[in-house]
Amino acid sequence: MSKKTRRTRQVERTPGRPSGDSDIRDRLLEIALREFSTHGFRGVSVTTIAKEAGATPAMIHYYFANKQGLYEAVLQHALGPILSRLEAVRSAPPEGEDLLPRFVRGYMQLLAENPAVPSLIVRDVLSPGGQMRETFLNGFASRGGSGVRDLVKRAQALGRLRDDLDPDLAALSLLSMAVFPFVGRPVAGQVLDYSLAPEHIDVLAEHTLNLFYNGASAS
Amino acid sequence: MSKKTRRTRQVERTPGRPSGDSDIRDRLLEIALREFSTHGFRGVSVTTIAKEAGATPAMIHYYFANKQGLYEAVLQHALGPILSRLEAVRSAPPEGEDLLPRFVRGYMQLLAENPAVPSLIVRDVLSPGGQMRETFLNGFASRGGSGVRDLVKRAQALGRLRDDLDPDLAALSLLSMAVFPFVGRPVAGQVLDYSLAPEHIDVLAEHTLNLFYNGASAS
DNA sequence: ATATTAATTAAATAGTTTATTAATATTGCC
DNA sequence: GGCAATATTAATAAACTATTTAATTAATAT
Repeated sequence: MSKKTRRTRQVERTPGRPSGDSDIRDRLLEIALREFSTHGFRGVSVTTIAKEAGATPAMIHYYFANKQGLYEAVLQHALGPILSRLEAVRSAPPEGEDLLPRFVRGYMQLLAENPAVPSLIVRDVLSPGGQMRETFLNGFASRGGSGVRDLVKRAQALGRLRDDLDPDLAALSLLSMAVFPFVGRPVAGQVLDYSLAPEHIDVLAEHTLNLFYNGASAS
Repeated sequence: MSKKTRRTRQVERTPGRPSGDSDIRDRLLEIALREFSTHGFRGVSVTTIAKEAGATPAMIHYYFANKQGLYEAVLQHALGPILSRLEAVRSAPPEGEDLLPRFVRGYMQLLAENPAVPSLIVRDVLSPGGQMRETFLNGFASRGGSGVRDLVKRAQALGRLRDDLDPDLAALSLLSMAVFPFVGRPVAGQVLDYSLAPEHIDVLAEHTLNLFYNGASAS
């Protein structure tokens, strides 16, 4: 009933520099990632983010100049490591090997370890007017998406995959199975029982590869 | 450079009841579906919707009382027919038949014919605070999602599907392949070549079923 | 010690946007 | 001709929101 009901961190700090080291900057980044990923850029106010992080809006301008600056910092903070690790997965030893399994495992592992990122991507890439749409498409999707199609073609050339499959459609299906469990979790997780915890993600990855290669038919 | 640059319909109507029949109500519903599905409820203003539909904000209150009323009307208008048709698909003759193919074909056909619906769902179900989250989960996902799992179990009992597959995971994979091409189109469609036009959707549906049942392995 | 720099809050500002309502005008119908 | 239906224009007003300024305290360097 009192006024201070919705407060998450009720530190009641007074003005002035606090003693000891501060982790407000990091907390702001974490909270902002969470909020932006669920409500989108326009859907969250700096006031909300600050309050949630146990700080004041002025801190956001102190550390990031403005809201846009905060957003860009969040992107870099969240996507940077992922992109470089993804690149490492792709530039693997290419000796006549079907690279799809390696790709799927690495990809799903990455998504599992960074649960807010899929939502952030959905928010900002799937909706027109999303900030990082081009950035994303250039630096990520082109490597992830057409990358998968190239890997499919290659596996076909190696005689590992059926030749009658359309590479685009096969890549689409594989990508769907790898990505949708994450972005669709709020709805799918409600009616289907599966875990996306990083320590269990190999179960899903192996299932996916098994299904993709062998199919579900009996006999 | 002039003020009236972004106008879509430049009818320049004058006040007063226009001659002939009016389709403004329908146009408002269509535009609102499009806008809500791409920007979410909070992301669109009634002014925008009205302008886009060639009308004024006051008309929205005339027909729907307020913004929330418009939203609910949109939901009913867009989802109602889908839900009933989906129910019809599910209550099909159950004579010892594997119903999965029928389900997948009907499901993808429905999504293809109503392109705004997947986005609307993504917007309002995937993000916390989405209006129709519970409504949707109760009336739709429970039938669609766990429905698929039940169909998988049944197909296993009939000896059509491998017994070693986890029904939840198999259902998840199938659902992923059926849904993701639609919701992920803005990103996937950029790098992979596939059509979601209703008249081509059977290509994708047959591919999906083929892959699901037979797998992608050569030999 | 003292001055300067860093980190923080409180409070004000100012700007935009937004949903909604009131008043008014034109057409259709009995 | 008059009431009901369908529009527009314009006003309201309320809520928010991003950002800035000033004040306050702690840390650090001199």
